[in-house]
Amino acid sequence: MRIRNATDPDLAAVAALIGDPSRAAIMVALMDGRALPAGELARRAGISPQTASAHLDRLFRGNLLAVEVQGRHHYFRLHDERVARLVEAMAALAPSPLTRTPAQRDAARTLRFARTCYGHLAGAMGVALTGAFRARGYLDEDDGNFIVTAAGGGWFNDFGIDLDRLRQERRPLTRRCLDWSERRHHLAGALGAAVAMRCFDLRWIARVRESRAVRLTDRGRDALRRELDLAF
Amino acid sequence: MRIRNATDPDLAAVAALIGDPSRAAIMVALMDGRALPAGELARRAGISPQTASAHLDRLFRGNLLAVEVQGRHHYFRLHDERVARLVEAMAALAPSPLTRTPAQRDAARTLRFARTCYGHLAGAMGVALTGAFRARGYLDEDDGNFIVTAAGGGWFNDFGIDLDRLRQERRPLTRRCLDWSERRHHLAGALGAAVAMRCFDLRWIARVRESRAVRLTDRGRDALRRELDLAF
DNA sequence: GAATCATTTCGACGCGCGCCGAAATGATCT
DNA sequence: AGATCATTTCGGCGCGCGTCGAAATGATTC
Repeated sequence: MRIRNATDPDLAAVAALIGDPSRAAIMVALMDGRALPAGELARRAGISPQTASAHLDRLFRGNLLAVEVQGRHHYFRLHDERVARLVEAMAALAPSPLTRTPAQRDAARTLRFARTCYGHLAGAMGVALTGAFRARGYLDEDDGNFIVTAAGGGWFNDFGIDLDRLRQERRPLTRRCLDWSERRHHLAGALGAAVAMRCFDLRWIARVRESRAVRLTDRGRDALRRELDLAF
Repeated sequence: MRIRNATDPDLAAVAALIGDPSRAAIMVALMDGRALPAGELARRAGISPQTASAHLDRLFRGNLLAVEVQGRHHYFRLHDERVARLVEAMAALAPSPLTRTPAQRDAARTLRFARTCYGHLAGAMGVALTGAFRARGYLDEDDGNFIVTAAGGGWFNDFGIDLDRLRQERRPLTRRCLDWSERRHHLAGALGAAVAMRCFDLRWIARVRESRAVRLTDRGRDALRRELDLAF
């Protein structure tokens, strides 16, 4: 029989979860903090939706993934930052030719600070921006979603966003999005995407090539301090 | 077929290695940085020596373990600090009731600083002590082992160690021991154990209860600075 | 309400691998 | 040299699990 102290953590259970190639592919796909629907993860892992469903269920039960259900879609993301650290520690050891160059460390840091998540802004900057909207009463939170207040309507219109047009889009005006790197909800949906687009147009932010990372420009830094009292 | 970027590290291979209960037990047994012989690891994992041998070979080939052969014994240890970090990241996530309390973090730090490894001193302090002996010419290194110099003989005798008696023991007078927390060899063997024992007798160091960790006393701190120019 | 789509459940197949007994190798001790 | 011990190699057994097809469930769209 195996000798086990009560304090011995059950490493094998955690490791075995990631130890399957399909599940590992899923974890890698989620490494950047996005939440992806089950079907997309199946496609990325190269397995059928049924198989992916079983894997996702096991990863969820093992507390490696969190799930957010939106209608018929199930969005999965890394459960928390400890999981992200674990995946990174594995990547640091994995026999990949290109692991862990200094450039990649930089890339990870940049990605954590700000990135696009579908159309909207995520990372520290996305969370801070959303926080500022809430603090200034432009957004309210109700029933787990964001609501644009009257004051918010005025500000967003002044900012150059046509709210009425956004309301006619198929997707919801606002949506909450969550990622592990900040562990807080930030603004998504049509408005989230519109804010990001406007920030790009105003040259407050710029895309980092070959990446979903976003760089805050000098102009953007000044503007955010001036307009929203946000210091970066 | 599975979609894989060239940059996708092969997490599954690494994770699968730790994902087996027996191999996980081996990794846990080595978490404190010791090097243990294959048979001992088999016993701890609760498996036969043949089975352990196969597991150890796979862990070695996967660069998770390093091996040092001494006669008929094969001493295995964690390959490097990245592996240690990985094991710790897993332990932080494993569904063990007692993982990662602040007290345990302290314990790990203490263990890293100084501990007994069989009879001798390991950890940062063990390495520093050995370094001081080498720097002052008390020990020489030849053919991968330590040799007590003439000057060393004088100093160790003054220190209260009967070298002639030690030479009559069955185990070698000196032996090199290696651990991941410092990645450098330190003095083991009969002399290593005698030095540790003498330090205990002189109350330079004291055992931490319920642990192999060792605490440097105030008296020890003063003495090491005075006798060996070592500052901690 | 019917059609479509995302996801899950069920069932069955097949293979990989963890396991040990037996035996070989190589080192140490008497 | 012979005995003992640590470890490895080989061979074969058995089961756990990753896989997918078929079908169910539930949400969305027309």
